[in-house]
Amino acid sequence: MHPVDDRTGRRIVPDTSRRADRLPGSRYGTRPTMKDVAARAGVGLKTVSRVVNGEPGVTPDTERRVQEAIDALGFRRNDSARVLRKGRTASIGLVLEDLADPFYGPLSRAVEEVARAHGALLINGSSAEDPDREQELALALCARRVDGLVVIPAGDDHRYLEPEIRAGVATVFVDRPAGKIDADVVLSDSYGGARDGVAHLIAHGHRRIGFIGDMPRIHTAAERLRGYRAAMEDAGIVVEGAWTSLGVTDPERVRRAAEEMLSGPEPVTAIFAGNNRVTVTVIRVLAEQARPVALVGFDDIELADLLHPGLTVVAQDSALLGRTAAERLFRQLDGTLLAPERIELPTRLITRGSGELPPAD
Amino acid sequence: MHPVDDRTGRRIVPDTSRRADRLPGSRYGTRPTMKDVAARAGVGLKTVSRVVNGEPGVTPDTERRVQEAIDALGFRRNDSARVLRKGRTASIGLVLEDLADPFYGPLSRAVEEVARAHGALLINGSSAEDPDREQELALALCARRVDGLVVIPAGDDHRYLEPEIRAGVATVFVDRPAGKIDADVVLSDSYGGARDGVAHLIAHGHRRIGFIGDMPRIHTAAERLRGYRAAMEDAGIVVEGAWTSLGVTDPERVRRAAEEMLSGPEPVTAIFAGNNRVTVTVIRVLAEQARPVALVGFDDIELADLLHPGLTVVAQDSALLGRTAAERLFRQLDGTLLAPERIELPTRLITRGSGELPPAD
DNA sequence: CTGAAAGCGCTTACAG
DNA sequence: CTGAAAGCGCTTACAG
Repeated sequence: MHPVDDRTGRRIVPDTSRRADRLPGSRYGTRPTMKDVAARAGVGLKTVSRVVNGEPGVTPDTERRVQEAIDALGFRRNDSARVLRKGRTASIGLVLEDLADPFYGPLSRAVEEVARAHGALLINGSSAEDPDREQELALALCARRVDGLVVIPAGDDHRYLEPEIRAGVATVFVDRPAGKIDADVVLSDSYGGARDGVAHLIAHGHRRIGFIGDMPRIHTAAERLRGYRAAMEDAGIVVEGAWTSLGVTDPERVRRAAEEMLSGPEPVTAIFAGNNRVTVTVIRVLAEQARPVALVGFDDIELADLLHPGLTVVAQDSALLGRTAAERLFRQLDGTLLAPERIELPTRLITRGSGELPPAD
Repeated sequence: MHPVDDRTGRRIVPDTSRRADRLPGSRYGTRPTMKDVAARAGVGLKTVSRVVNGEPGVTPDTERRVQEAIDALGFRRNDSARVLRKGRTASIGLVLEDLADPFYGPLSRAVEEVARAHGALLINGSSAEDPDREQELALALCARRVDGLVVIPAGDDHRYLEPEIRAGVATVFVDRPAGKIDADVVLSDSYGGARDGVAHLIAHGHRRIGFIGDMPRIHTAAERLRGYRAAMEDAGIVVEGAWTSLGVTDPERVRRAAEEMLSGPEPVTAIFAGNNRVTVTVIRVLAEQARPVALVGFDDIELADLLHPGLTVVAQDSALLGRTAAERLFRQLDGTLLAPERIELPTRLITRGSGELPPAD
């Protein structure tokens, strides 16, 4: 048995071999370059370049000699240098809120697949919902000369990107619109989705319906609140102040908001949850309630069908959002796009039980 | 109201402004360089470099003139060129299986945070569990001259990375060990976790226990099966062939495997699910069964506590895996590490009900 | 305090 | 079919 670190519980298995054969010093200094390959093969630099890039005009014999030198030296073309000369980096950037959020995983993967189909790599970073960090990340990606940028905005002012866009960086915003600049944007229909979801609750007899959403400065949160208000107004219901709560989506805040709505002489009989994080906490709160409370959540959630009752949601397709945005980005890079557009993807109401509960009173 | 595309349901809102002010042609040709800034400010190239990089030895007046030129031209340093000269790219690569898998989201985010703390960007890509694609991706990242590579192996032969590692690319493997090369690896204790989970089922009276896992060539799947067998053997139970099933983790295959184990004259009374994807499908199958069947799953799952019964799991900390690996990577880059190590992180059994159900017979 | 020259590792445009 | 020269946009090493 190997020793276990008391503090971390890790088991450490030291390896007997050494790392001594790893070359020290500069990362590059130790790597063979085309020049080295050329010298060893006894040919010119350009001939090596031809072989490496599979260009025509090299005799089989020369090619063989070059290839042998490549293999012997363990040469791998430095794409960084290539990129500097060629102009395009064949990489795109994705700035999102948090890679650990299940909403962004499929989105990021979809962007990656489109990039891959176009031979590009994806660099991504999380803004953590911090506008300064979003800007810092986006500009760092521009400094690396990504060909394009997919941005899920944390901030509401993207004028800092204007010089980059003018310089040719393709840019598409997803999930939320760009602020104060004119750019392509791909959104889900937050307003319509929320309106449908709340109308569904109203159709099942509810009138005192609560809304818990993200911070009001976030576009989707504002739009979903607007959808909620529209549905209520359509039904002739006057929304009371105590029924709506917007703010950060950490469990403590959401729990407090939900518990407040559910207390007092006239508690809400249903809740509309503004996104997946809100929904998860509200489910926990409702599980503790004596009487059943109806719930519709924005965003679908894994295992939603296995809850009791099943969770009714307004689903958006995050992978489709990502794919649509990335395809649009590459069309910008192809030069086939002219005017910035706003593309809105429809949402889908999925009924599973929680949204069809009647009012408890 | 705007027109709606019949096929996709998208609402298209054409923008009235034009993209005509976007400069055409090469990505780089249009961007100002230090040379342009120097010309405009009437100084030498090196002075611009000093100002851009905040180096000392520039009079306030000169600095102001340079800064004005920078702002006027919208100059942003080309880090691609900088990197070529400096040697380090300040970027690391992460090759994982699927960014859309909830297990890898937190892992990737954790790697990103460590990279950020070291001033590095993260390029990541999904291998889709395809060894060829893993290799292609890893080598593409090396060609971009990432300083280091965190790899979640899809294949079992990583000798293709030997020249890169020799050339100085820091490399850490996570979740599964490297194949046929000697390298740092950070793992969860799959064997111990599975053994604990199965022992837990045995302690609750089960003897006919099924195991459904991923493809046997995947290290974690093999280790968890080994843990299952060890627990069974410890209890003196002879495992029947029909009780174990390894293969792809798509819902169809897992469903068939589960249903087979649960049919016949002597069905299993409990199932150990080899990972989160297996668990999700098994939960669905069990929900359809007439009699209760106990379940313990490897990997925790969101909302596991809200299922009926709550889901008992062997949890691993995917964020910690990522953080540990990334920290090790940067220690390699600091030059403070000598011998490759294998670090094993402990798992944790979380009991919530499903694993404590008694045998139905 | 300031800047001209050389070079990072490739590709481009050209000549032989 | 092959290769020498120039250049991508920076930094390094050096001189003034």
